[in-house]
Amino acid sequence: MIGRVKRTVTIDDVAREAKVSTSTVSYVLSGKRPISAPTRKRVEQAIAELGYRPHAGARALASSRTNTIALMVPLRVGVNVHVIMEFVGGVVARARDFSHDVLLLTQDDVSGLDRVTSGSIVDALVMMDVEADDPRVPVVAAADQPSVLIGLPADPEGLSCVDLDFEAAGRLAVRHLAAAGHQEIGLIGAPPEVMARHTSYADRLLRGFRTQAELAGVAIRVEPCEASPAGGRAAVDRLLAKAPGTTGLLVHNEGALPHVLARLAETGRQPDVVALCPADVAAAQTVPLAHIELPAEAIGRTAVDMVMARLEGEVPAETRLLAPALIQPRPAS
Amino acid sequence: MIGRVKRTVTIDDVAREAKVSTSTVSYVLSGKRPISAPTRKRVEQAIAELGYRPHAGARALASSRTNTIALMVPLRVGVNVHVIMEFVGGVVARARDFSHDVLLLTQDDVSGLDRVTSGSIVDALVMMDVEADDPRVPVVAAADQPSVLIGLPADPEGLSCVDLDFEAAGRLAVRHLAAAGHQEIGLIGAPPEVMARHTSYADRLLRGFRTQAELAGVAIRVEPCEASPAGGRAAVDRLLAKAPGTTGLLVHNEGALPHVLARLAETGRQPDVVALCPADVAAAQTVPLAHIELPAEAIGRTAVDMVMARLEGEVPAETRLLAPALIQPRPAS
DNA sequence: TATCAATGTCGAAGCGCTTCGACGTAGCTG
DNA sequence: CAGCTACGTCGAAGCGCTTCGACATTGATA
Repeated sequence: MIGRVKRTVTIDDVAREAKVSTSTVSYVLSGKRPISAPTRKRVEQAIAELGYRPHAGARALASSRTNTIALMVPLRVGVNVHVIMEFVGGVVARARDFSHDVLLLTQDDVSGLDRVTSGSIVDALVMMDVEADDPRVPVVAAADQPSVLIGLPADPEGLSCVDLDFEAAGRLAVRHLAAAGHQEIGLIGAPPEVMARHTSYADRLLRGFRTQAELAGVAIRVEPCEASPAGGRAAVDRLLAKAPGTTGLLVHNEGALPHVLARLAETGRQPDVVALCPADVAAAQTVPLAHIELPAEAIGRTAVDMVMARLEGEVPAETRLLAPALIQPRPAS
Repeated sequence: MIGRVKRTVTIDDVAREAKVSTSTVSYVLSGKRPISAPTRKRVEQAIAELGYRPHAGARALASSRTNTIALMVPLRVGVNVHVIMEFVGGVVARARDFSHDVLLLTQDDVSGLDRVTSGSIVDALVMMDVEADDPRVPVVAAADQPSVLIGLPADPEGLSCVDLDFEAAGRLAVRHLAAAGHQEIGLIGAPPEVMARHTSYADRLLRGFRTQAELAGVAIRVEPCEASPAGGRAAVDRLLAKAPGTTGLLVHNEGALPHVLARLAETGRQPDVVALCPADVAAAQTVPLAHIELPAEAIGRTAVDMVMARLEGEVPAETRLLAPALIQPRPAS
């Protein structure tokens, strides 16, 4: 690297080296036209020798495809970072499978949507943590590029959505607990601010929970819960004070879960607990725990699959709700 | 929007509308040449009316600036997601201040570095969670574009780094505890795998801790600790078993912190505890807690500042270690 | 043997933007 | 009033890539 000149090597350099035209190199790269084996080999060799990398901007300009998708992540209170990370991991990994990169947008970056939906910078958009009445939804609905929502807005008007079927999860939990003979069932749920925002998943879980409780004829009690040690303990105390007969419990609050369990242990009450959380969170608890899995990573991957499908062709918008599964703790330890 | 034609509006459209040349529009946008007030106003109006957005790819091609920085995030075991999110938040927010976007790379995406360092796709790189002997370090060192590491490699060979001064933090903790009269001090630290990786911060904290302990003539005991409820409790038990006289404790493990505190409370031991963690984590504990603040967001912001400075001009590489501060809990509550 | 389709390659025209040099047109100075 | 220097604006040349139509070849078919 004497001289430190290092002019970036372009497709023309490759073409010259391989003694073909630039278009041939391009076709070798994209595979959009047949290239004979010997030519292909020469080109590939030249690419390797020169260490050629296509220029992303030039490519985007010529093909109007950026090979990048935007991911809008909530970095704010009340959402569980652990779950978010799983989503993000799933999205990034799957995007790479499609040789796309991920541009990170934060929820509070209001101009971000504009920047991104005005084309040119990403091909598509995945938006996490959608609320029932989310102001961003009309914006992305009006955008040129495809987008997929993680979560369910009140009116998905032609948008694609993925999420766990929280309503089914609510029903499943009640069905499970009622079948175990419990007559009074509690729900320790999302933080109050999440409930207040009518974040879609909290509402849906609640709906399923209520519906099935009515069907099964069991009494229920719902407590919002701060995602903190103190919050978890307080929620338990409130719940037991108001509904002392509670013997079955659904906990949907990552952050508070260990403290809820700890507090329950302290009070000497041992209600039947079902947690709604990712598998590894359930596994990390001190006691074996029945849980309804929150397949965050799978949801992230699915979101990318859907967005890619729409990028390929005119796939109609669809909403996919993943069926919940209740996992019993391993009997032996 | 009848007809759904929607040809993207280009800089030429704006120029035509404003009755100026394209270059004038460009100069209005970039401010790189003086433009008279009336002309500027006409152009700005045209931009607003047409809803013009510059095409990122075209811009990147012409100016060889993408206005994007890459952020390599560890999505793997042993790192605390909460802290990571704070870093990320800081990076993204500050990048936006410089009107840059953030491209998300994951640690395990080995080809990511290649893709990114071969120019064209981002202007610069911020890499989190650097280990003492990190294989990625030589790669970014050889790259064309500036990069900033969060964490400290063994040999920073001309690279810019930012981090909390963990060594000073270790010393500070010991000094504080020794000053309070404690003769036996414990450290409940990072998970074993982090220790084993020789992740830079864990090593440095330990070094400071040891150094100062020797100086102060206090006995120490170090326990790695899984970031789980069970891990936290187990670490406490191990520590107290091996060094029952421990009366002062430094805890550097976000995930285990609440469980460490809980276990300590159960054992009836009330050692003087200092936590090393972000302020909000300390605040979220059930008891008031002295802590050395881990200013994750500030570090993230600083990383961006540094990378931007290097993007501007030929700023020499530098390492910034932020001085630790010990925060006493609010006396009254 | 003339014709045609298939196959592989090439040339050139952009994609939308930045930037450099050049070109007026003022307002100064001497 | 000639000769300057600023200042504001324009034209045109790319940046590196994709893609379309055209142009050989070749082998098979009539």
